[in-house]
Amino acid sequence: MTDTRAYHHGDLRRALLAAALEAVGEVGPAALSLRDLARRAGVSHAAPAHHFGDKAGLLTALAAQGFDLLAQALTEADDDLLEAGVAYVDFAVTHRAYFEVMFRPELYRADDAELIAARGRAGAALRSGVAALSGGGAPADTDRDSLAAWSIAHGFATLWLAGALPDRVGDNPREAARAVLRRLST
Amino acid sequence: MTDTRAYHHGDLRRALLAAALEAVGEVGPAALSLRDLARRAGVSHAAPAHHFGDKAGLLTALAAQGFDLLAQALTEADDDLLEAGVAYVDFAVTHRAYFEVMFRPELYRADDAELIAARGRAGAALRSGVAALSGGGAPADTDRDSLAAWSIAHGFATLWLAGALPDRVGDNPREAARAVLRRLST
DNA sequence: CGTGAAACTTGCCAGTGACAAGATTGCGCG
DNA sequence: CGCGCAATCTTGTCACTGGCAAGTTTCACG
Repeated sequence: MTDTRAYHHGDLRRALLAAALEAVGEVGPAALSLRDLARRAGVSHAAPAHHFGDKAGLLTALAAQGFDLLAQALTEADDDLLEAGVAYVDFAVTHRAYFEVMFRPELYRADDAELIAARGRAGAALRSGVAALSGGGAPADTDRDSLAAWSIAHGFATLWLAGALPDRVGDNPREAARAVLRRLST
Repeated sequence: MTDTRAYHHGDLRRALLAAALEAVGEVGPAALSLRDLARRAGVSHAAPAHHFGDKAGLLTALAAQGFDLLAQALTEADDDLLEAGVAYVDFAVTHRAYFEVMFRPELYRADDAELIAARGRAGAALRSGVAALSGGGAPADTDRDSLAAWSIAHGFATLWLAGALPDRVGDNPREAARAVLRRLST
């Protein structure tokens, strides 16, 4: 598994990000320990600092990766707004660790160039789905509609992840999300 | 301000919660330091443990307080679903520290009895607003509608707090929320 | 081959949460 | 009135964390 050569790990940056993803899934993004990541990767406790500077740097890289994955997921369901919303919720549940980092900007460098670019790609994918549906409406309407669509999908995803939803919604996030999101497009 | 008598502070529990609220507003719920709270209250570093057990215990108390405040805010706008949604967003922005703790169950004891009761009161206030509006519809519709209303309000609030919304939404959360929430009740 | 930079290590410091044991205080009960 | 006991708070300690500094190993490139 860990093909660790002594010194010059070779792919430490990627290994640390993978370990971080795993650790975030286990203990949440706030309780992440750089020293734990170093142990998982089989390197010394100060090695992560060399690649990411500090904890915020590492989480910045993770968030940027996450936004790119989200953009990709949204693009694939681009033609259908409802399906894009379902894809959004599905992403949050399936890639929970990414999602939890992405929307906790106090944990990373929100002004990082790469992150901003990735976030922009995800936002564009979202907006293009709304624009396709609302057709030739005024831009202001598209703005408001995409905000509403984003809000309801994001809200449902967040509540789902927080375990705040009542039991009766079931255990299938895609299905439950579809029922709720449909309320918007009537 | 801090009317500290030596030993037997008299109101340490309340003082610590107030300090915690302030600290969470400054550094977020995850970076909260019990020792810092103790310093703010003018007591020793181990005093908080006596009242709350550990950090999770303190955040549990804070979350329970928050859910009660939210229930109160929602009840006051009970007759109008749109206004209840606006009140929800307004609560999140105005009582940001509470809100941020309430929906991070990994930081506190989600099985605490007092917390569950408070959360139940908030949920009931939310559902009663939806039921009042949807009139005599089937219960399943009310369920789905309240989920949708909760999702869109919660999503907008969360995105607002995360600073994820584009600049063009302006700086007035109530107004911006109203425009978005209206999309649901057409 | 050899030199300078990149990658990684070791060692350290201040800060944190949790626990244990002791000091102080006030309250109920005789 | 006073005495014992429990609640409250303190002091001391331990393992752990993030970040910094300085040293060591390896690689890339001339």
